[in-house]
This record gives sequence, C-alpha cells and structure tokens, in this order.
Amino acid sequence: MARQTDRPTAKQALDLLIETMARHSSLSNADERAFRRLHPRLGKLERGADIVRQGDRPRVAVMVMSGMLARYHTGPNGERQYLSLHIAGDLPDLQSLFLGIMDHSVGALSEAQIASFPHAEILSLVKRMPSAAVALWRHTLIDSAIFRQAITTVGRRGAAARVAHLFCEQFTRARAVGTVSGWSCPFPLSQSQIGQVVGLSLPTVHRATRSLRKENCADVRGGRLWILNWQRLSHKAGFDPIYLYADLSEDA
Amino acid sequence: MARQTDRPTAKQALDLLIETMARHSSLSNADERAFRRLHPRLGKLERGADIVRQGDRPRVAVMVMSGMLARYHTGPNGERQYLSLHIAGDLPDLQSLFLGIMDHSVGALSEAQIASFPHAEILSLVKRMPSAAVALWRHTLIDSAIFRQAITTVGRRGAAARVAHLFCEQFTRARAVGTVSGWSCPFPLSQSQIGQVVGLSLPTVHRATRSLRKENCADVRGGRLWILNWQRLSHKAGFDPIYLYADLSEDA
DNA sequence: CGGCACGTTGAAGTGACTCAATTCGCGTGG
DNA sequence: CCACGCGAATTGAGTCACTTCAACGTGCCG
Repeated sequence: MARQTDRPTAKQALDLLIETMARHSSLSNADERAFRRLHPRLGKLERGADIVRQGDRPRVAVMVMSGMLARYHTGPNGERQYLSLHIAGDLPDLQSLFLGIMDHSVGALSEAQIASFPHAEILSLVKRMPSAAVALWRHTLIDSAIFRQAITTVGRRGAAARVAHLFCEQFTRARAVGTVSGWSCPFPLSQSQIGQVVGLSLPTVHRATRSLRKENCADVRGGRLWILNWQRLSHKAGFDPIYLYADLSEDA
Repeated sequence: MARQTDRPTAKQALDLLIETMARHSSLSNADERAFRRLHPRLGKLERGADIVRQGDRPRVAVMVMSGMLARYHTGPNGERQYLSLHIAGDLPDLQSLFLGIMDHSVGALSEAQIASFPHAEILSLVKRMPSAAVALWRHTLIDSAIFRQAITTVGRRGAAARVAHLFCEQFTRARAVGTVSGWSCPFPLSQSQIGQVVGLSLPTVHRATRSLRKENCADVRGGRLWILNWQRLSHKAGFDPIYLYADLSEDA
C-alpha cells in the first residue's frame, strides 16, 4: 500500500490521491491516467509548522500523506479555532484553487508527510477531464458536510457530547483510510487543542474525557485514541456517519 | 433587473443565475449560453415550508429567487440548528448534485420564490463546459467558507458578538445581491430563530439585540435589519468580509 | 373580542470559564 | 544515575454567562 513512515515517493502520492478519490467517486481509466500526469512535490512538516496562513495566495494544493494537519482561524488575541482535522488523503487547501486568498491557516498537528500539486496542473486537469474534476469537487463537498456537522456540534451539544462526537468522527475517518489498528487510531491532539476544536476550555475538556474514560467509552493516551465501547460512545455523541459519505452508493 | 416580487419568469431565473456566477467568476459568452440552455421550473414557497429533508435524494437543485431559505440540522428532540441563510442567487442544495443523500434539510424562512434546475441538465452542463462547472464549484466553495466562519462564531464569540456577526454577514451579502435599501435589508428571522442560528437561547438573543440597539449598532424590526453604526457593529462582531469573496480579483 | 405568535422581562439554576496549584511523564544535561 | 525543567494532565475554588422556567405585554388577524 501507499503508506510508509519513511520517505514517500511521487508514485505513492499519486496512488494515495487516486485511492482517496476512488473512495467516493468511480474513476475511469482515463481519469486515473489524468491524475497520474500530475507532478507532486514531496515534503515533510514538523509538528506545529504551517503550510499556509490566512491571507496567503497559494500556488499549490497540499495533500496529507501521513500525520495530521488542521485548518484554523486565528482570533484577534491570537487564540485559535480549529475548523477541521486532516489525515492521509485529505486536501485541506484545495479550495484555494478557486478562492485565491486563504480565509484560514493550515498547520501540522503532528510530524507529517505531504505532497504538493501545482494549481496550474490541477487546473489543466480540470479543463481536460470533467469527470476527474467532479471527483475533486465531491471531495470539497464532503469537506463542507463535515463543517456543517461541526456547526451543530459546537452550537447544540454539551461538553461530553462534543468531545465524543469528535472522537467518533476521527475514528470513522481513520478507519476509512486504514490507519486504525484494532480499536485505536492516531490522535495527536493535546487536551488544550481538543478544546480549540470543539469550543471548550482546557479544564472542561479534561472533565469530559475523564467522564468518557470512567464510563468506558473512549480514552486518549500516548497520542492515540482508544475506542472502548463504540455503541455507548456514538450514542452519547449523537453520531450519525451519513455526512461522511463513506460509501460509494451514488449515481452521478 | 431580474428581481420582482410578482411571478418570475424562466428568463429571470437564468439571468439571476448568470448574474450570481458572474459576481465571483468571469463567464465567457459560451458559458453564458450553456447556462441559458437549462430549463428551470419555477415555484413558490410558504414561510416554514421545506424543499428537501435530511435523508432525501433530490433530483433537482434549487436557486432562491426572492425571500429567504435556510439549511438546518434537526436534533433528536426536534430542535433545529440552522447552518446557513440563503438569499437571491444562492443554491442551498447544490451539493446534492454529487453527494446524493441530504445530510440536512432546507426550508423557507419567509415566503420565497424559487427556481429548480434538474440535476441531469446541470450534470450535462458540467461535462460539456468545464469553465461553467468551475463557476458552480466556486459557488459551493464560498458556501464552505461561510460554514467555516459559522464554526468560529459559535465556537469562540460571546453572545453579542455572535448576533452582531450574523447581522454583518447578512447585510454584506444582501448588499452584494442588491436587496438592501439604505442601511436596511430583509431579515425575516424571529429572535428564537436567531438563537437557532448562532447557538443561543431566546432570552439571551433578546438581551444581545437589545444591547446592540441601545448602543446604536443595529436593530431588527418588522422583518428588516437596520444598520445604525456599521463601524461599531462590525468591530463588536470581529467581522472581516474576506471570507465572502465578494470581489472578483482572482486568477483562475 | 379572543387567540396566537412573538417580544420582553425577571428569577433562579447550572454548566462552563478563569485562575491557580499540584502532579505526572519524559527528555536533557550535569 | 539522578536532578532538573518543561509541557501536558489533573484538580479545586470561585465567578460569570448563558440556560431554563415562568410570566406578562403587545400587535395582528380572524
């Protein structure tokens, strides 16, 4: 498979891109060939490093190959609001292809391997292969659906449910890309960062995770999330995975 | 212009669609002709009526021609979390073109005129005219940026700032589509609904709007939003309109 | 006139916040 | 090998913003 911890190759980047698109869109051979004509530039990010900042005008789109990136807004006092977490296969700044200016920043929450695709190449692919373009488009639409969920998570759910929902979403997405092992998946966030994702203070996050641990729902330790009782956890969270559009039962 | 309160025509629907796309994307004559080949079905909605529900699989995409629609999630106890408000030119369920199942509902917050475009026709337009497709794609990406703002509004801002930010966004968007008159624009939400947008209880919304009124920032009366002091209001809100991508200074 | 939806307001409760202190785990350097 | 330092986790105390509950006003429409 296309996922090692050591130095990845351009071929692996293209494999991962195609694999990711194929997860929600059915690609023809021609689509696949079109994607393979791209020339990714590989790179590595330290924990905490940014790839783009609010206000930038990127000329490439970044794909995560390993590790975790996140989008975030920066408030007037420097506080962060994380908007989304991104794992292997995600393209967290693809919208810059058509929006020009970044309305948020993207940074690494763990050491990460990335691949950059020049906008110019993606644009020519989009003009040439509408069906491949649709796959990319759909990718951004799923993104959008995840944002919508984030709104109701932060707007309506109580503290424990917010954290639980975050856990459910992360685990489900990790399972889709194959980074789970048993009932655990990578989860490099500190409690303070969890708070910046779901809109809670550090102490509240701590009490919420403690309660989830006590009730044998889930636990975070050593940079990993452990699911102890999926049933109970997802029930507490009010988690319904349809919005992740993980299955390929579409028409299009 | 393409905006009357009486019965709109198909031509007006196409005009509005093209006008909206041209606001953020530069359309060629060929693009415009391609859009004009669509066959919208016109309709009218009563206040409170839904056009699609969570779980549906729509076969058309809806454009608002007048009035206001909104997307919303429904919680387990029937409570709503509104996700976005939509005015003339918006396509609040365009994502259904590629996502199949709706992860949220769309309903009317006021009496509204709408135009429906069959998915099949849009799909063939997308295959035929990549540049027109890009305009639609960009439309969904701006949507996405608005969702991102909603996350930080609900996640980080205090009560007054949430309401103020909502006011700023609505007024700015209304100005872009030309439904403002002087310093006021349509705003058909009850205080209770405002609460369901920004994640606050009714009494809190009331106190927030009262405080904004007392400080001469803004006022809501008779279904309209009145901006009393834009400077002060947008400052209170921490409002920065870049995320609305109102200007057309892109490359693409 | 009576009903209804919405705005307005008060009182009491509570969940989450801030501030602050302590502990733990771990890497580093003496 | 141990002392130290640092970031993160853990916990408590006190406060505050927002919630819930409840009541009342007000304007509009049948």
